[in-house]
Amino acid sequence: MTPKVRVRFAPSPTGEPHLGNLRTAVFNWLYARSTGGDFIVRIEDTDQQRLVPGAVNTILESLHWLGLDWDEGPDLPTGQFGPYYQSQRKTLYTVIKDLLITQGAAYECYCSPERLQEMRQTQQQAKTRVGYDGKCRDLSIADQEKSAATTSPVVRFRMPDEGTTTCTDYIRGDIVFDNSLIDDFVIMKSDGYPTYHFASVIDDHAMEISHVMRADEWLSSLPRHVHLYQALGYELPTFVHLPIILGPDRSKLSKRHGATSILEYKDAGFLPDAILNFLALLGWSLDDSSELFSRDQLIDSFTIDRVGDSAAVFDIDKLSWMNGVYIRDLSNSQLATEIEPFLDVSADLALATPDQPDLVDIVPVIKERIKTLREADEMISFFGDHELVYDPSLLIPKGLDEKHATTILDSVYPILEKTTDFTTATIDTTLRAHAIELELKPGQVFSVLRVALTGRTVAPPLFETMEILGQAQSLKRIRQAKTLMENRK
RNA sequence: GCCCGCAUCGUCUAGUCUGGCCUAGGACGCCACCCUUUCAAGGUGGAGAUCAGGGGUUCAAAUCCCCUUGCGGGCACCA
Repeated sequence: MTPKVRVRFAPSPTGEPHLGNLRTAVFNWLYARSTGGDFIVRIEDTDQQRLVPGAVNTILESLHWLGLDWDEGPDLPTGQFGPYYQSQRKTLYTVIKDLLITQGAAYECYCSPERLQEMRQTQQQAKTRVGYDGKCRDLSIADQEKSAATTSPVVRFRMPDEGTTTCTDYIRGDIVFDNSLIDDFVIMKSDGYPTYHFASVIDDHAMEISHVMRADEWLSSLPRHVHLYQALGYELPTFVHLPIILGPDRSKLSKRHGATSILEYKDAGFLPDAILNFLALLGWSLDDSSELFSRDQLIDSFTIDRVGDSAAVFDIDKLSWMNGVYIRDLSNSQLATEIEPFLDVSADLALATPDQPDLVDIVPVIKERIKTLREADEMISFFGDHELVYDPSLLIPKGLDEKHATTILDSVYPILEKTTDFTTATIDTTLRAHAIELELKPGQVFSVLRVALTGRTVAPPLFETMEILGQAQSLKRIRQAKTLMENRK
């Protein structure tokens, strides 16, 4: 019987998780959900210096927003595998560290940071291997006691000096590392906290993680981990090193590339389902043509076998397109609900008076015109019951003059006033007929009215807009347009 | 500098493991046309990749092997 799939997302609370971090979470989550396994969130807070207050909440909030749920994690009842903060598991690490020291697999090192720095510098200049030189490897008990009186040591893992280590990665296959090139790395810092290498190996084993899926940048420390597993007598999990996500300049995604925190994308008006879909496609594909996947389809079709092996550049244009697809896929009421938090310029719309248009009625005319929720606000601001501010010269379309514009506004007014059935279809036929009477192209008449009704030359369809605005408001705006024309100059 | 990884249209990718169906497919973006009251959306078509370069192996290579180059990552008492 194959052991249950248990995967984990193990961020360190040092800031807001970015797209790359979340993509790792997505793959882990997808794998857990598609195999009926467990998805675990573990907080790697062993670096006391870099802790950022509130980061854990931001991480959890990001996961939650993306719709990734976890079976075990810092905010859930601990159970047999907890706690899920590494800072709360210090005793475990300490006990195991002592064990390794007793076995001779690890040793205390009293070298000062200054000495280490110097050592590295010298090595760099001499162009030799850079790494710990093993000074404290075989200190006598007497020497240790002497040093212990003045400094608290770190603990280093004793790496073999020769031979090779063959590591197996699910995606890349076997990779051979030369042991002599890997130094005795620190597993316990002088403040009593473990390093990543040590804590993650212990926890992955203790939490019965079956697949360690993490970013590519960990690949080079894999041999250290393998040796740790061996020294500890642990069975190796399956390692899956995921290709990383690059910025447009092909360097590792970072703040320099603008928005990186997933929550910034939320604020920019992206839908979580769109982001999830997009993130899944960064490094994974099903076949040569599928790219729109619902959450369930993603879960159904995800396999590690189809994860790619090269880094991917994050393309905001494609994300925007995909977000547009998801927006158009929403029902009117769903879209209205999604848009509402983004309305501020046209706050007067939200506080609509009874005869003001309802957001749900407006939504269909902007649905296929927005790529993000945030764009909606600007696009619908003219629906509010306020006087439109615009340059009256916009009322004069290309090829026509001021007289035409005035004629159009003057003649259309009584016609619309008389219209009893103020709906899109009726307005359409009425105005078309009127254009013929005026011996003008319908488009010319419409563009004058478009500006009068919306204050802009680019807007949602005219007749729908008029119907939503209502007869009274539409007439009022034509009157305002006439006034503006008169006061021109 | 050393080590590891990666390498198909500008970008995401299919195809690589199991050579021939690939005169390399799809998508985003771009261009044109159609639809059309503007803008979108939609439809149709197009430009865009000598499969990083060079050597092999083979009847046949994007696919297998070697080298080179480029890019990325690592070489912390950071994760």
